[in-house]
Amino acid sequence: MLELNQLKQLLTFAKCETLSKAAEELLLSQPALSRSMQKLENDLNVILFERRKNKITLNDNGKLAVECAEKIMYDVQNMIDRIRAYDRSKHTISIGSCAPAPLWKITPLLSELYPEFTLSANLNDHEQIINGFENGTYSVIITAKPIEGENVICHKFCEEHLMLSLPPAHPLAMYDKVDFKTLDGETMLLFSEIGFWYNLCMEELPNTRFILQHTKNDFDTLVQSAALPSFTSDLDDNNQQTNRVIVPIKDTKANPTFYCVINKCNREKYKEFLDLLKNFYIYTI
Amino acid sequence: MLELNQLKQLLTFAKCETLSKAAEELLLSQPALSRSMQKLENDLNVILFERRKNKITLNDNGKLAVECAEKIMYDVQNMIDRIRAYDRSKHTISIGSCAPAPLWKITPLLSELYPEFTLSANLNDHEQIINGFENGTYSVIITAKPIEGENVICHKFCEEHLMLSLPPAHPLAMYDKVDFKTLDGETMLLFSEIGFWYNLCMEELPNTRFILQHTKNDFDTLVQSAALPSFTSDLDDNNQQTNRVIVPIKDTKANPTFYCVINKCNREKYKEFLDLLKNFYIYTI
DNA sequence: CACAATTACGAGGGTCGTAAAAATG
DNA sequence: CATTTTTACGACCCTCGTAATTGTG
Repeated sequence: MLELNQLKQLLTFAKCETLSKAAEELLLSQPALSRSMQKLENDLNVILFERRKNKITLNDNGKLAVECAEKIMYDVQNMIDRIRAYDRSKHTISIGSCAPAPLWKITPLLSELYPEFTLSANLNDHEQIINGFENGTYSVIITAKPIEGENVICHKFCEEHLMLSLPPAHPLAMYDKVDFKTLDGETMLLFSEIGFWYNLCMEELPNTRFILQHTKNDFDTLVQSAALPSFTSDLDDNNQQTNRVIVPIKDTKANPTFYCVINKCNREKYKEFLDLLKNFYIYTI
Repeated sequence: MLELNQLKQLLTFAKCETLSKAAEELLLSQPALSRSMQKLENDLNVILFERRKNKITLNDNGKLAVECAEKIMYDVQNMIDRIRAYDRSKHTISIGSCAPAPLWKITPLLSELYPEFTLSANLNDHEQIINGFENGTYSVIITAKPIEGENVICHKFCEEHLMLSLPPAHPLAMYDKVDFKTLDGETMLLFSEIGFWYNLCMEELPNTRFILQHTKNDFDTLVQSAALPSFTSDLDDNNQQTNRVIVPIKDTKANPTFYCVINKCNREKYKEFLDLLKNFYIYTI
């Protein structure tokens, strides 16, 4: 009977062009591969190779077989991926969030309520998060705007208040509050993994030079040691650093309310979580 | 590694619903199948079955896997068929003809010229023959009309003259010639495997009752022993039967010229045959 | 003479079948 | 108690690797 192994070997041969090279790539002795390809021809009842004394090449049949085999191996891999993803989807809760702070709150909640599930969290901008929710990548999302729709359940989750973190000597440190317009033009330290905040910064502070930092630890260390402004928020546990002055930002956009969104068809699955959400927003204020 | 064998076994199990029945159908012991399905789960790294003490059923993953496996097995069979058909097409000359008589001439010619090829001949009506030529089913066709086209080579091949074969006592036996109109209304013996002649008979002789015969031998025997008119032609080797009067049919449609048509891209392949065709028509008159 | 493919042959791993165990209706 | 699945165990087949052969550039 024809087997996938043989098709894989055929494809490797097609790529490598000689049996010996293919055998090496397949971690197989060359005679073994030679025999296997003979068996393939036997199974198909079709000659696939043109054999000369010390050279073997694909004939027209073989070339067609390679074409077909490529498609099949691709489909098989697809099947495997699909099944695994489907299985995984039943053991994991995929959370998509447009900001990091709500994740710090929601992750412990869900892992306590559903200890048998694996949590998988992703940060991204608004559009990507909503896309992921609609195509099923995320079963729970956190957005900065309420989501309407027949099939969704949308709860207020929490608020976040963006603040400037400044070295005491900085001119802005004397203000009670600032707005983006006043702030624009500085050189700032910015942590890059912040979901929708990133695009917001780029839009609201077009003249600011951001020094990006991709790891949170490095970012926190730099904030401590560099005399540069950076952002923090009331939800950030690191916002009470020494030697920094904290100044709230006035703009509405800097003080978002986050919403937790779940598909109605998951209502039963997330029953306990939804019960908790009803009181959560009030509770955390 | 995942193998097709396992997918086939999975599909059989899905159909039979118990391992024992599936094992029986697969000509395999039931423990072997049980192990094989365990290995499949291992290869996929996904649980496919819900196991109770004396019952095993597909879970959701398993159902999805069955769906995918069906598609894959179908594609694989398709690949095999395609490759075999392609191989076969290079070792066979497929002839389509709208009438049997030209086949009796062309078949020996081709098999002598191309002894390394297998001949495969089909009779059908005009439309089907031309369809088959265009979609590549036939590489050589015989038609009753010349075929025009940039990509085709069309040669006159031979003529055929349809005749009535009558018992001597039949009223029409005294005629030198007859036409369809005169003939219509009789009861006739008709051999059914005659390509375009069949439709022609139905159109030209709407009031004739045909007694159809599907095997040539039986037909010839019946013609000998029954006092019924039938058709024969100058190309039919059996047309000189005893106790029958032969009367030509006048109508143009009863005296067709047959054409042999080949695709220009096969010009090289059929070089020898084409050379022969140039003189063939004149030669056979 | 290096390299490529095939053939021959013995070793080892994987799959098979039988037998036994466990559980169910 | 018949039926179903799983586990245990020994047998066997198939594929593997090594070695040898043949042929080419």
